[in-house]
Amino acid sequence: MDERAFLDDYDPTAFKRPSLAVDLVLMSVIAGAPAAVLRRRDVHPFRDSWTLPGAFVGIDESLDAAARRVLGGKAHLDDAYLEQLYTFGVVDRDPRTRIISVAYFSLLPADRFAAALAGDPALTLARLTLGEGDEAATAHTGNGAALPLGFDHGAILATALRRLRGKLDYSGIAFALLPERFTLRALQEVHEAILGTPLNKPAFRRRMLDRGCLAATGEREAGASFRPAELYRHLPEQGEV
Amino acid sequence: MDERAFLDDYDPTAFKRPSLAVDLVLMSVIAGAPAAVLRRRDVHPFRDSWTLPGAFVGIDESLDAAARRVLGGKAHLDDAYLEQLYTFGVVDRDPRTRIISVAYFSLLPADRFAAALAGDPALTLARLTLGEGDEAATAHTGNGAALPLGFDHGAILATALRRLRGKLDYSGIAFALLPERFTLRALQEVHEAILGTPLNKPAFRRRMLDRGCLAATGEREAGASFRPAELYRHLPEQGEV
DNA sequence: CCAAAAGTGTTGCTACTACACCCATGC
DNA sequence: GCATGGGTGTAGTAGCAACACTTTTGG
Repeated sequence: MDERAFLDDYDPTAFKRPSLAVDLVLMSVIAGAPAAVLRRRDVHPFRDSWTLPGAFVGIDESLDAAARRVLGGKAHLDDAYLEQLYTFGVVDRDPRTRIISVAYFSLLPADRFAAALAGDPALTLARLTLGEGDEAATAHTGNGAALPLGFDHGAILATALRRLRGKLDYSGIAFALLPERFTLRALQEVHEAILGTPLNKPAFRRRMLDRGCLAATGEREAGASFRPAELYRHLPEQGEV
Repeated sequence: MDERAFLDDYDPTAFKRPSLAVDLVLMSVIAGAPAAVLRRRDVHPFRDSWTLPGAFVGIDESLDAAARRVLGGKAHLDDAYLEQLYTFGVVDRDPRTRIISVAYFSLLPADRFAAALAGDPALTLARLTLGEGDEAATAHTGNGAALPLGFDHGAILATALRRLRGKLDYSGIAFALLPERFTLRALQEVHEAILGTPLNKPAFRRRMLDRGCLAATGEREAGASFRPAELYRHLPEQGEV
């Protein structure tokens, strides 16, 4: 009865089905700390708490497409890095009804969605913190005020932060948080913000350059008060996604 | 309209909802190769193809509980390693109706479910192969005959194999494929089967012992024709899951 | 004693870190 | 020229891979 064969005898209308949603963790790095886009709820439950942008999955829409739709709703962010994160399916995670949520996470440089945020006062880019063994992340405004999180979205944010940290040094994921041309210092600041620790400058430079995934452009940083740094590009190269 | 706020205005009965299932990749290592439990379908579609064990998610059942239920249906395997793998949600992945599947993957020593397999002729433990850039894994019997895979289960198996390989050397996942006490040679054979490459014996020994996650038991392997090897136990230790 | 496998010593390589230093630019 | 940050040289260290070697057991 429990097996896949069971699916064939199953009448799809016979039993109650859970609802299926996608939630989007749209992350960035701002002021040396990881951050994510949150929306302030104006209705119960969790009224005045902050939650991830999300949507129900259409009957003729793939999960990836639903996540892109949520992302696209924010602005013209079609080229953003996007990957599936985890599926949250505890029974009482939503007090209204049974909703399973497939969480996606997306990365963009902070300036790419500044306009979208400014256009909607219910949206904010919240700083995130996550302790070593913590179940859930916490969110704060730029001046340190705590932002209460609704549903299990603190746990979703924790999963996203851990994934980001875990993939940081083998996956080129950091480049999704930078403009097309960037200095090595900017790249190092992104790494430091995500890991939460300072890194040794020369060691970091060498490690990155020896990897072979960077190309010098010959151009220089503009507007520097002192010696301008060289701008690099990211080379996707061998078998990367 | 696309946002989380939308969820509140949403009438759960107004639109068609996808069905939600879990599929289980129950993996093991047998005869030096990775393997997974498959079931032969006796109905259309994909009649006589092989698919992963699965079940629909109950309305009052968490995803993890549904996966445990599928696992438990096989035998008394309640203590098996189990983790969520990925959620597959392409629109036409099932030709009958829209079904989203949350895939789980589980690990057990092969001898632990020999009895369960023998009790059901539609179940088999299939050898798996997966090329470097392949979209899908392929399944074979012990004597090399190909087993056709139904639905997108080849892609699910590919994801499971890659996850297994990726987590192998930092996560103690290999110990879930061994009995409680095991020799270093047995551990090495598990690693070699998963990676598909031979490993240097002394290097492997040292690497494992230096990690500090093994404890010598003082006991010796029984029934060896030559010098019996020492039996080790796995120490879960610092912050492992 | 011999075959076979367990287990160890030694070497060298590679990746990475740390520290010190030199270089280039704007004021 | 001098402050500031960009960029480089030179070790030293940890982890790991390869090879040769010794040890232990059953027959």
